[in-house]
Amino acid sequence: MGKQNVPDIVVGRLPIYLRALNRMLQEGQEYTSSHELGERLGISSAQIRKDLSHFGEFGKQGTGYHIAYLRDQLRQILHVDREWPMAVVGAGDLGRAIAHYKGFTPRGFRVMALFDADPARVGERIGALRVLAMDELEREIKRQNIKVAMIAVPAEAAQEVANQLVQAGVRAILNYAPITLAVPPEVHVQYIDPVAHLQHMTYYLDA
Amino acid sequence: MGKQNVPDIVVGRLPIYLRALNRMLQEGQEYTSSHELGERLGISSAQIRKDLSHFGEFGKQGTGYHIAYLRDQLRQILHVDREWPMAVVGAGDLGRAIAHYKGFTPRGFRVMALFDADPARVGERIGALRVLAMDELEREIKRQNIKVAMIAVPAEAAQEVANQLVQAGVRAILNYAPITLAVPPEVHVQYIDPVAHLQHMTYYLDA
DNA sequence: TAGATTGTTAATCGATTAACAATC
DNA sequence: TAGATTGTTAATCGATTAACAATC
Repeated sequence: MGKQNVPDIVVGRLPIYLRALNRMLQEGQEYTSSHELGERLGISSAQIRKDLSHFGEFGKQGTGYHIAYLRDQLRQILHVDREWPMAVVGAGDLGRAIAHYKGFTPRGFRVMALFDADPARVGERIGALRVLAMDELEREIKRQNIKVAMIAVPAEAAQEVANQLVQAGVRAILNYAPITLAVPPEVHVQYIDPVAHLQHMTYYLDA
Repeated sequence: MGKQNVPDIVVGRLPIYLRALNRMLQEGQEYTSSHELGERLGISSAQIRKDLSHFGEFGKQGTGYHIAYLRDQLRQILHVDREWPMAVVGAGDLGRAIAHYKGFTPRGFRVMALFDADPARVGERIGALRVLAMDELEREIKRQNIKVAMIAVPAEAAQEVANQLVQAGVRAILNYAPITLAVPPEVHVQYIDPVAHLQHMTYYLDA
């Protein structure tokens, strides 16, 4: 098996599986099946088995999957069997919420640097971090060898921030600004636009 | 034409198109083409034309699309040619950031109610809103005829909150808690899990 | 053993792309 | 008119599902 040529859409489902497995573990469960997992996630059992088969054989006929084992395998596959230091750009309401969020560390990430363009915010303490100025971004990101960043600035500023992050060596960007970013092909970008999700749903609501 | 049987994946791209068109308008542009739009979004021009063709004919051969016109059409199609009142459950860091966010109203939404289970938070003023208790949820949502809600509570509480929202008549839920919700088929749910996006990207980063 | 469930193959289904006549 | 670009059809591509032998 191995990882070559796994469809991106399959990779995107692995974190969902991982999330569900962790939850099952919390609930004290030891084994699960593709059927049960699928039921829980609204995904067909065939799809789950097919997805996992890209990476190896993790189950046993008759008994299904040992949850803790499969969880560990998925962590390795997704490279979250470690802790990725992250940078956050933008110390407004969203940036603050991100900096305070307790949910990153249990899942492989930790905010290690926080930047803002507003001099009034620079130096401010947010959680365990101090807000740094934008002209410290490249040095600090290189110093900590940060490869993952989140953008939480207004849409107008996002592209320029992305440029600086890429320049500093960041390879994965989670962008909260409602704008599509242009980045070199070796840099990964994912988008979070709550309003886009809302609009997707209102399409189906009665006019 | 018409809206019957449009693939959900197509509907999901319309907000992205709408977002880009608004941006182009802001930049003072009057016309665009499927080619230009696709370039900007990293989508093929054929796909954009095909997507739009599900809903009607909005362009002109030779000149492309009048941006303001197409924007208005997409707004109508997505039902965001109005303002949807929204409820937010959870007044922690994330709920606060949501309540403060200025980006909803220009795109068809407005937070009109904010709830929290913690008595210490009830009554607190956040932006223009006052935090309400959970036992006021159903009455308030019905009173304001709210159909759209966002969940910003810990994973453990999310399913129960979803149940209450559904009970109150909510038809669309944007869930920030990292857990898959079980809801009746007539209720729409979208998920925002930043960590899942991050894990999706670290898969591609060097081990 | 009998029952359950995997991993995988083949069939189906659906989405994307290429190509082009129509036409502004 | 010549050039550009649409909307649509047909071809291609890829993802999902059904089915089942293998086996715990």
